[in-house]
Amino acid sequence: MGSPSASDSAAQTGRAVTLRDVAQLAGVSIATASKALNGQPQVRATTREKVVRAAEQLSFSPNTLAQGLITQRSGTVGLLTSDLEGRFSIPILMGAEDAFGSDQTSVFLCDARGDNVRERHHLRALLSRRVDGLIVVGARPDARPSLGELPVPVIYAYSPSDNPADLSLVTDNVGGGRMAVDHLIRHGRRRIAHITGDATYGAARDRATGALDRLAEEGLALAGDQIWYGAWSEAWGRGATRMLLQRDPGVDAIFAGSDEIARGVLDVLHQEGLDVPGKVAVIGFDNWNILAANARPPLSTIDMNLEQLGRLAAQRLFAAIDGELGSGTETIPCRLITRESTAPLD
Amino acid sequence: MGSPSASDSAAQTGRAVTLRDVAQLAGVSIATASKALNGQPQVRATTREKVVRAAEQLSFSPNTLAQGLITQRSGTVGLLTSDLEGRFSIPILMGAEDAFGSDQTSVFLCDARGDNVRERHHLRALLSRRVDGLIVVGARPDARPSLGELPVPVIYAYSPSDNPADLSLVTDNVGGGRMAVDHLIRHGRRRIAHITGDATYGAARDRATGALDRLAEEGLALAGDQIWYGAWSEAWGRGATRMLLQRDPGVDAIFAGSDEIARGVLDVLHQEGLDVPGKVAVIGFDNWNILAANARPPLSTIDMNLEQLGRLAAQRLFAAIDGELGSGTETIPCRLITRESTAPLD
DNA sequence: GGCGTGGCCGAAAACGTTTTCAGGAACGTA
DNA sequence: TACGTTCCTGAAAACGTTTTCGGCCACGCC
Repeated sequence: MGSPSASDSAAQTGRAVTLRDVAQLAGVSIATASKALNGQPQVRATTREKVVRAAEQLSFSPNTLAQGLITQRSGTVGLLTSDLEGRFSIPILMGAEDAFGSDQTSVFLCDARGDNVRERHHLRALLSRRVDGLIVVGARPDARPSLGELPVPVIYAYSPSDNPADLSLVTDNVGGGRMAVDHLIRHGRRRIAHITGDATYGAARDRATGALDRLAEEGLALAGDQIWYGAWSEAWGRGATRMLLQRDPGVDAIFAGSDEIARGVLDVLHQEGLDVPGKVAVIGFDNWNILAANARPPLSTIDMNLEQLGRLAAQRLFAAIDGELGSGTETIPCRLITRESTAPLD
Repeated sequence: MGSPSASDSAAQTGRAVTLRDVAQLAGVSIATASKALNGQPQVRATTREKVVRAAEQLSFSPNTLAQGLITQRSGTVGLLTSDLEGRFSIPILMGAEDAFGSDQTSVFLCDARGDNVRERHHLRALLSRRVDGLIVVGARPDARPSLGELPVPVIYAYSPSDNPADLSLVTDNVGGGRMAVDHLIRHGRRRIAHITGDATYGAARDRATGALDRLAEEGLALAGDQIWYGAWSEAWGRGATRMLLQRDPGVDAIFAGSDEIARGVLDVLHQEGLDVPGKVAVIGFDNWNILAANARPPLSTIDMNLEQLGRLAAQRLFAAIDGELGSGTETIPCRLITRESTAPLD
């Protein structure tokens, strides 16, 4: 073993230990040390052993900045989100973080707070940090402005880009709506109503479209004779349900456009003494656990598989980083979560 | 203006534009270009102008990796969280991101999923990226193992470190409990009960302590003769309320240990036909908007100021990066949010 | 013994910056 | 004219790696 003075000098000065220290301790050149640690073949086994041991002894970890400088690859990606507080960004972000985490990629988190200039600002910073790619996570499933031509690949998640030349990953809201109604029909419900949120949201319209499609296939009319568009809130769920019951007291199932709305629906049904699911079945959307699982009774709902969407975005980005980036919009299917609010009608 | 061939060569090859290109276009040396852009005084005004113009024309942005390599400062910090899904990490994370965002610091997000080896793994990665500092965000307000001696400053947020030599920032749960009960007392309530979550959580015990302290000051006994420890769920809120009403039907206020529990409490009070707040006042904890603001009636609650905690953590980290790192535990006060569930008793 | 051949190793260039330091130009003064 | 001063500029080193390429050595073969 070489002179320990090398290791000591690094440790004593508080200076970070560098490849030079490792090489010195192992008694080889810097070049050889590098090759040994990177598994290059042109280094003798015993030499490699020496170097590895030295590196461990000094608990050496290579300076990624220097590596990135020379390899032209930083091993980082940017996650540009519009609203962190939004409950949709988080699962996507988790999925992405998860997919990267296994690899040697680190994630820069940037929240633009829905502000356009802040977004440009963050974008600039990320580019000057030489990220290898970018995932842009929107706040709602409507198209957002493209970032335009960039030196690195970009994936749009949840909110698609308005430029079809970009690659976007979105949830299948139409399919989700269809899935919810299909589930109700299979459980023997025939008089199905739909209470949902703000009609300016593509999500609301798409889910309604899916629901109506499935009803039409079955030759069923919408209970209550209309789609109840309103707000994404419990209060609207309560209000709409009262109106609905007045117009069509015989309704036997309600598809709510979100779990939040569904909670309001449940509340009024209880007040009116209508048993759920005995008399009326209720299904929500989002699978927002805190609301759905704790409801009385626990709420069946549609899960958008957001975490999977995030993971997929990460994978697509990986593929794009070396290779060509695809384009167009990829749609991720929803998943039915059955709980107690939708038992079969007997 | 110099020959435009420099700019073209960079643009055409797809190579990122570098300081060398800027210097060439401006007709100066790299050194001068650097000084001009960094506002160093020893460069003539007209020269600086030339360089700045060239940089704009090429839309130059300096390679942060190279800068970091030489200045020994990467301009990045790591945010090591234990559970992203946890509703407590997010606001803290937002606050921190916010505080950094203004400056030229970028944030690495790492979620350890509560897994210890994943945490070590992420830590290693962050250090090899030469982050300038670290914020560790816990999942619950009980002490967690210290990361030990590291080459960069570390701030523990929400979960304090078990090593008092580290600097930790936590919420004032005792104060929060006191604040809740104080509010009820000021509104004329005398028979106050406390339903809360898992007693193994320091948060539950601390809030109870604060509540009892304030009651004692007023010479009041706890309604229901006990603290109702249980689970952090709506179901427990419902169950405990039923038992409480049986034991002490005259209760005129309930302090719930979380908004989730409070929702369960409200539910049963409605069932029993007890008016809120006319007959019984209810106050929650967490100010989890989706639950509190949408409750019927909207729920008064205690806000832990988590976003501010995050911002503060970022500021403390900044201070620590150049200068000495403090130690001990700093406590951030809570904030009362009054809504309709706690009107004065008349 | 001369000569390829293959296996290992190290010197040096490169990545894109910042910073130090030497020196040139212009100018005023003796 | 010689000289000190004040400004400004650029050459070069440095940061910590990776990678290319030339060279050394031992070995086997004719």
